[in-house]
Parts: sequence; C-alpha cells; structure tokens
Amino acid sequence: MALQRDTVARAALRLLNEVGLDKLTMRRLATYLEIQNPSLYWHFKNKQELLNCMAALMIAEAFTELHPPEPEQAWDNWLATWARRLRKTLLAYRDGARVLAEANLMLNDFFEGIELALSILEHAGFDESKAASGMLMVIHYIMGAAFELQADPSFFAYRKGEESPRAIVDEERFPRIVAFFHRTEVLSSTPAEIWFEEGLSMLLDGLRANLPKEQPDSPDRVENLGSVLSQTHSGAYGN
Amino acid sequence: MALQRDTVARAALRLLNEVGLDKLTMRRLATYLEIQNPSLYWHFKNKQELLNCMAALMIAEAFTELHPPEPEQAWDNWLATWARRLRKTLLAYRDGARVLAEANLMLNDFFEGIELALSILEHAGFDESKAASGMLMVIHYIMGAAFELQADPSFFAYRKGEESPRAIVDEERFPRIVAFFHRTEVLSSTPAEIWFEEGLSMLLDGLRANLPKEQPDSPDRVENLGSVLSQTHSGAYGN
DNA sequence: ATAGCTCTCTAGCGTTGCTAGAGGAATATA
DNA sequence: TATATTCCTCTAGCAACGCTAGAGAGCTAT
Repeated sequence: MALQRDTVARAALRLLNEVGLDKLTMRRLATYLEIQNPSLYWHFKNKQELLNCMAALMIAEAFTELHPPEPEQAWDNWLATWARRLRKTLLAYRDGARVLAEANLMLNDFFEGIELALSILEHAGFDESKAASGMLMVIHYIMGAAFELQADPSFFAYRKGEESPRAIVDEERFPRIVAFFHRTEVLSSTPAEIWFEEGLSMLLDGLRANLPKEQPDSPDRVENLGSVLSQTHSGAYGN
Repeated sequence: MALQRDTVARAALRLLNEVGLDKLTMRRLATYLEIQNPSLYWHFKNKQELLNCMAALMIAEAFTELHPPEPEQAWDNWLATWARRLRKTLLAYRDGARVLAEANLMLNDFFEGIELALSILEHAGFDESKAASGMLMVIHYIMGAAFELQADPSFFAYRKGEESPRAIVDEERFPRIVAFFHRTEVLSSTPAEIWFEEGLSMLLDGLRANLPKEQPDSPDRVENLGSVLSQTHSGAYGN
C-alpha cells in the first residue's frame, strides 16, 4: 500500500474510462484503490485538484514526443498532425474534453505544445498575431468538436445502427440536416472522423489564405483524406 | 402562485446568471421561486429535463428573428452575423456554453437555425457536403471559444488588471505565449472579442477557399474588424 | 355535490464532497 | 535503544445534493 499522488491520478484516469466523469466520485475512486475515501484527501486537497492533475497527465501524453517538422514537411501538414494528436488524446479518455475544460489548465505541457506550434507557424512566415489567433482558432475547433462528440446523448453522436436522429428530426422541416446525416452514414462508419478532417482541412485553407506569400508557388497541401483516415482513428470513447 | 413550467425555466436562467451552473441546484431554484424543492419535480421529471428546457430557451433566443440575407448581403457576411449571434447568446448567460453542451440538444430551434444557414450556403454555391461540414466547423469553433472563455479560471480568460498569466507563465520557456497576451492586452480591453473575430475571419477565408468559383470576381469580404467590434460586445459573463 | 386535474406540501432515502482527529508504519535523529 | 517526525490510512460524521412517496389544497368540469 502507501500510494503516491501520481499513482492515484493515473488510477483515476483508468477509472474515468470505466465509469465516465459523472460517476467518477471520490468514494468510487477510493474503492477502486481499495482504500477508504478520506485517504484521498491526503493526496489531493479536493476533487478539483485531482481533475487538474488528471488533465495535466492527459496533456503531457498528447505532447510528449512532439517533434518539430521534418525538413521536407510543410507547416500545414505538421499542424494537422498536431491537431489530430490533441484530438486523439481528448478522445482517448471518456469525457476527456470535459475533464480538460473543467480543469484549471495552467498546464506547462500545454504551453509547451502551443509554444512549439507558434514557433513553427512563425517560421513558416506568419506574423506573430496571425500565428497566435490561428492557433487559438485551431484549439477552439478541436475542443468544440471533441466536446460535442463526447456529449451524451449528443445530436452529433449519431452512428449507424443506433436510434437515428432522422427518426426524430422532421425531414419536412429540416431536409438538409437529415440529408447530411444520411450522406455521412452511407459514406463511412466513422462520420465524426470525416467531419473533423473536413473541418480541419477548411481551417487550414483559412490559415493558408492568411500566410503572407513570399514565393509564387503555393506550399504543399495537406495529405488527402484517404491517407488521413488510415493513419488516425476514433478514440475508444469518441462515439 | 401556481407556477408554469415555462416560468420555472426562465427563472432558472435568471438564477443561472446569479450563481452559475455549479450552484444552480434544485433546492436553490426552489428557494428562489419561494416554493419547496420537491414541487419542482412536478414541472420537470429531473434536473436534466430542466437543463434541456433552459438550453431550448437560450437557442430560441439566438435564432428568433434570424432573417435570410438581404438581397445585397454576401453569404459570408450573413454567416458571420449568424456566428456572432450564437456566440453572443452563449455568452449572455453565465456558463451558457456548458448549459448547451450538457443539454440533450435535439432542439428544433437549433435545427431551424442550422437548416437556414445550410440553405444560404448552398444557395451561395457550396455543394451540400461542404455546406454541412462548414457549418459543423463554425459551430464547433463557436462552442470551443465560448467554452474556454467561460471556463473558470481559464487560461484564456485573462483580463487586464487581474492577476496576469504572464506572472505565472514562464517567459523564458514560452516567449510567444507571453507576447501574445501582452500584445492583445495593449490593443484592447476585450481581447476575447478580438480573438474570436480574427478566428472567425480566417474560418470564413477557409470556407471561401472551398467555394466553387463561378464568376471571376471575388465576393464581398466580411466587414472589417472596426465595424465588427462596434456592433458586438462581450456578454455580461463572457469574461 | 362530486370527481378530477393542477400544483404544492412534509418527510425522508441514498449519495456526494469534504473535515476532524485518531492512529499505524516507516524513517530520521538523539 | 529511545524518541521524534513524516507519510499515509483510518473511523466517524457533517451539510448539501437529486430525487421519491404520498398526502392534501385549490380550482374546474361534470
């Protein structure tokens, strides 16, 4: 016995994946660790501090082994990888986005990842201001997408085979929304993945449009959707 | 006495702005309405249903009196207005983004707003797929931005005069992040407003890049930042 | 008058985050 | 070897939470 703070936080992340954030109570975590619940308050002064610690572990996981781009790698390709990595981590934990959002995220590891990305963008030719607001845009997009995907039961969490929103959404009044779901359902078993990639692609187009041109030839485009989908996958709880 | 369901939900929204979502308990709401707490369960079968109802009221507020674009109004200008309207509503209520996220948002009013926007985009020349994923992108961006802005105490909620993240963030390790805050602080007292507009502008650039061209002359750009800021403002709790 | 509907009440259950304060076990110091 | 300190867990219990059971009170329709 005699647990360490770090051990407790990691166990909390495992338990999170089993029961979800709403049922992640101090008592349940204590039972999970085979101790009595007040013992947890020796390691964390309250539940908020535990959440912060869990969020820090998550972010660290996302950004460790984050390398600068390879010499031949374009900035937009690299940034897409950055975005997918953050998203993947959020989705790897049940309610991961909520955990991050509810944590007080003065997280050095988060800063580390953002700072590196900013330097890459500036090196690619963006001025400081565009780089910063561009990163903010990307982060907000990732958070919003992950959040909605993990919301339960979310409108956007529609998956083939489950009770379909189309059964509820009025096709007469909202033909385009119904068609949207139907289209994506037919195309793929992982619609959220496709939606994210399409949004990310447009987002990068927007960034590209704000890159002061120096040479007339446009930079390499991000890899196409097919290769993207083969190298990424939804997290275990991102449904 | 003898309250109505609608009256209760509206009171809950007012109370939300006073105490925040974490302290919006059924008991507190009952006290606020000068009734005993179990009476609330006649109007709503549980707290979740109350939250859904609150979210529905919020969304209705955002999208009522939402008009199609004027004849001379460009699609991107109209969509920017759409986005600002949704954002403004989320920020008008304390923890508004969280309320919407935690609600089961099968909200007809939300569908209404999205369906209209989809029709505008398709009319502007987007194909169905681009219009849909574009709207999804915009919505996720708005949600992510509002969420982070209302998170407490958020990294991004930095305001001039308060204890500055710069005092905590290590300038040696994260010079660009510190510079970003410093820059925005100097430029404006409402940095979140500016960040949102810059992100939105790039987002629209991204959409524009995905619009199949038909005529060589580019559509009108969205109005510039100055006029934007004069017509919008942060919500009372968006800080 | 009576029946039913709408809305509120008292009382209480089980669970939550958290605190107070008492040890037990290992380590460091005298 | 004896004592003190630190680390970690314990029992016991508080106030607040969401929610239920079940009894009316007041109004309307028959």
